[in-house]
Amino acid sequence: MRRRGYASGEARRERILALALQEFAEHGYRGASLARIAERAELTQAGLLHHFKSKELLLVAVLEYRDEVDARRFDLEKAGGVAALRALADVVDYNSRVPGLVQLFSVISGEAVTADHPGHAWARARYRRLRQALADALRRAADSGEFRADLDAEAHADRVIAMMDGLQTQWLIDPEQVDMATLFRGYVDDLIESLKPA
Amino acid sequence: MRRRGYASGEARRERILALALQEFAEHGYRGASLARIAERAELTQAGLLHHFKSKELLLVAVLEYRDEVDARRFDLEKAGGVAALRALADVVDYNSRVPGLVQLFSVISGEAVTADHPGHAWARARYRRLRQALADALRRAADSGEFRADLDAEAHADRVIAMMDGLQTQWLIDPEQVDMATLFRGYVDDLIESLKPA
DNA sequence: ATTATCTATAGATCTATAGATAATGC
DNA sequence: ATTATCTATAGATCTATAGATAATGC
Repeated sequence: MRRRGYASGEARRERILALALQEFAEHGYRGASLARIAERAELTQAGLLHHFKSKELLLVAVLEYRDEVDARRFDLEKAGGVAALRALADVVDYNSRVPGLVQLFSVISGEAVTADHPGHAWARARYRRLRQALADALRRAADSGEFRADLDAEAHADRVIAMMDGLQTQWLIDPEQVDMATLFRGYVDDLIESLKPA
Repeated sequence: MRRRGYASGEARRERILALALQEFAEHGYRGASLARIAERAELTQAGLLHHFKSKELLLVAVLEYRDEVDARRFDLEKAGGVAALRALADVVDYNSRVPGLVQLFSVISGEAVTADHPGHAWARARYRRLRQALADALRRAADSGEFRADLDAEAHADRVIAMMDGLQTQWLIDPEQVDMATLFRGYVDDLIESLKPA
């Protein structure tokens, strides 16, 4: 918790985060340029570094900022099994209308498989959090009798997330050919069927 | 088709491709450095550019080289539906023992979602080829009665590939937590069950 | 003659820091 | 006093090219 700074500075930082997000989404972390981000935000590159001490810290700030927004918009905590899976399908529907956002996560996750990438730790933590939240929802559904009691919650959680990510990549690379939202909903519907108690 | 050059040159080019593959896998295209690749191959950076005219052409050469090797090792052309899907699960098993190779494809595919990336066209073509080959195999299986006649071959092909890619990303980022091979085989086994004729 | 390799270098980045000046708000 | 912003610049890259020298193989 550091001191907040002046109001104008706070507004500027918010603006920088939104524009940096665009730059990182379009070029990845390594392809992004602080000079270009500064230009978008209409200040000098040194001015930009006054607000964020390094490129690495700026990326982390962008990722945390997005996670925060997403967390507000979406919550698996209390949802039942069917509701949680359907909610994910809704997220994918929504994502298919905001390619820029999807691209940020795809390109950063892709780059972050390399160990030296500053998003590596973030990506690992984010996937663990997602897997856990979804597995918990599925396990609750198994306990309540909504889903069969013997389901492998972790395995299904891993796969659902993998399906989301994999379809996103194909869709971003070839949007004409890949109907991400429909394909994912089809997967989720089949999964729900197969998880219902016998 | 250009002239081949001397034998020593041809050997050197082969060696450069293998070492460039490592560098691209470890740092991505944008994070890779021609100087470092040259160092690995024990020649100067100018010497490297004698064999490959630009960084972009080197990446493309690496990708084509890998596709060629993979194509030889793996062929869906004649396989039945169950056999094709099981063969994919075998590929994932194999991949779990060669993280470097998997990482090349993951990081390049991730970077290639951005339009200005030199791997963009390659990735699109590769996904189209994979989807087509797998969809064809599934359709043949439907025609032969091995699988139900009303299956959606394209949709299942897209999803199977998405599942492979998505699990790869999670596995590379967190190998301790994600058992890619087992998770994928579980998916494939369930899919085979669900596709059998009623 | 062609190919392989090197040295040297142009020219374009890029990130980060130092230090000055101006505005803000307690 | 703190914060915001700028100019200037250090220092480290990076890719690609020019041009020289040596080795190869028809």
